[in-house]
Amino acid sequence: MAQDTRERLLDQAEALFAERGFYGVSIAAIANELGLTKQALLHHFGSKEKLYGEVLKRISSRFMALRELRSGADPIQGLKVYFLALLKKDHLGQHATTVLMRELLDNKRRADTAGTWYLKGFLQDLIVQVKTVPSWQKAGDAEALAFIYQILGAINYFGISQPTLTGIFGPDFYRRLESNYPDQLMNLIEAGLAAGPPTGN
Amino acid sequence: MAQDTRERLLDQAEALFAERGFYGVSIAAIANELGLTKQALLHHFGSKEKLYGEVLKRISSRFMALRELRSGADPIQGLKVYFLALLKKDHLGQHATTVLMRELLDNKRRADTAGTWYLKGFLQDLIVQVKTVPSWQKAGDAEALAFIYQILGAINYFGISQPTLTGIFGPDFYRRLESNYPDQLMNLIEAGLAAGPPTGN
DNA sequence: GATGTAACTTACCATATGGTAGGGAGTCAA
DNA sequence: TTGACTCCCTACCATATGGTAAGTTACATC
Repeated sequence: MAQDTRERLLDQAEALFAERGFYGVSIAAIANELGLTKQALLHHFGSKEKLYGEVLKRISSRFMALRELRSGADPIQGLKVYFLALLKKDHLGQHATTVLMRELLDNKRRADTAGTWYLKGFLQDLIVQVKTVPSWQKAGDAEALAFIYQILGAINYFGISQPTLTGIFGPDFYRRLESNYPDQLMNLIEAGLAAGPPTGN
Repeated sequence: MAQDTRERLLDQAEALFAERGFYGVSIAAIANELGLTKQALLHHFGSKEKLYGEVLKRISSRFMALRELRSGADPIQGLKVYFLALLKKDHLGQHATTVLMRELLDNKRRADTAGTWYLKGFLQDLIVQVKTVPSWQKAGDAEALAFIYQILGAINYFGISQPTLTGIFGPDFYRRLESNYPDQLMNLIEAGLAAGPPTGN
């Protein structure tokens, strides 16, 4: 199936871009992983940049789909479930957050050419959501985003550190850390949401 | 001066590695920036990997030097000053945290060859420091590190997002965000340190 | 059976890359 | 003056890279 190959190429590209970054992967490496030549890949995507764009678009839409996790629940509980899903990478795949983090690092240069802000809808949506929490209703967008960014940072920075932390402290210690990280993160979110924006103190 | 050239090469390498990542920069590009050929660079450092290692070593020692910021002050105040310095990149240079974040992303592969854990002393030191805070004295190392990682994440994730956030929300909004981020971060640190480890609740 | 099209392939190419070999200019000590 | 050493250069090389050109195969449609 053509669609199948395309999808498998995107999967493979996503994994390798996460692992090595845009410049660290050749399109030949991606295609070879599936027993294809790089020209098969170029046939489907035209160029490496376009392939990368498709990978980002797919990830972005998965992120947007995560919104449904919050529907119905009260704002605080909704946000907790949502952030927990980000931490656990539910419905996102193992590599999505890593690719996005690399994109944050790289897009300064690529911004002019790529131009699309894949995180835009995601962040705007979160701002709205935080401001539905009673204690945050008077907050400005900047205060809300600062809070969101603290949480996202706590989630994603930890998410990329597994190899390093395991290397430094050993696998046993890392397992302990990993098992108590969600709880401590939930505490952080709860405390931050309860406290409201800084000017409100 | 030889030492001078070496140092300037390291500066330039640090900036370019931060901007484009290890695979995104050629040694020729680094050397050309100073009007030298890549062979001059190879003369001083032997190989690209070794140059990269020296860059990391230099950054690591700058991080360790930051410890002196805390000396004398009480534990909580000391940690606040310390984390604030990380956020503002005092004494670290603009690119240090970015290079380290890229290293977190890349070292899974390079770990076998490079083998050195540049963050080790830094993190161990922070664990000790957090555990000198009264409410954290009974905490395990994993709980302390989880807390530290939340703060480091909040700092460093924000630190790499300036281009993206400016692109999405515009420069004015970003300036507002940047100006209130330190305060909100201090609130986060204070609250977390006051609350103590999760089991202590 | 002819035509078209999607999904690949092999051939090929210009360019960039990290690294080796060897030379030249300057400095410094004996 | 000679020898050794540092610093940096030109020349060169094998390899990898993204991309173009031109088939080939299979399959669907008329």
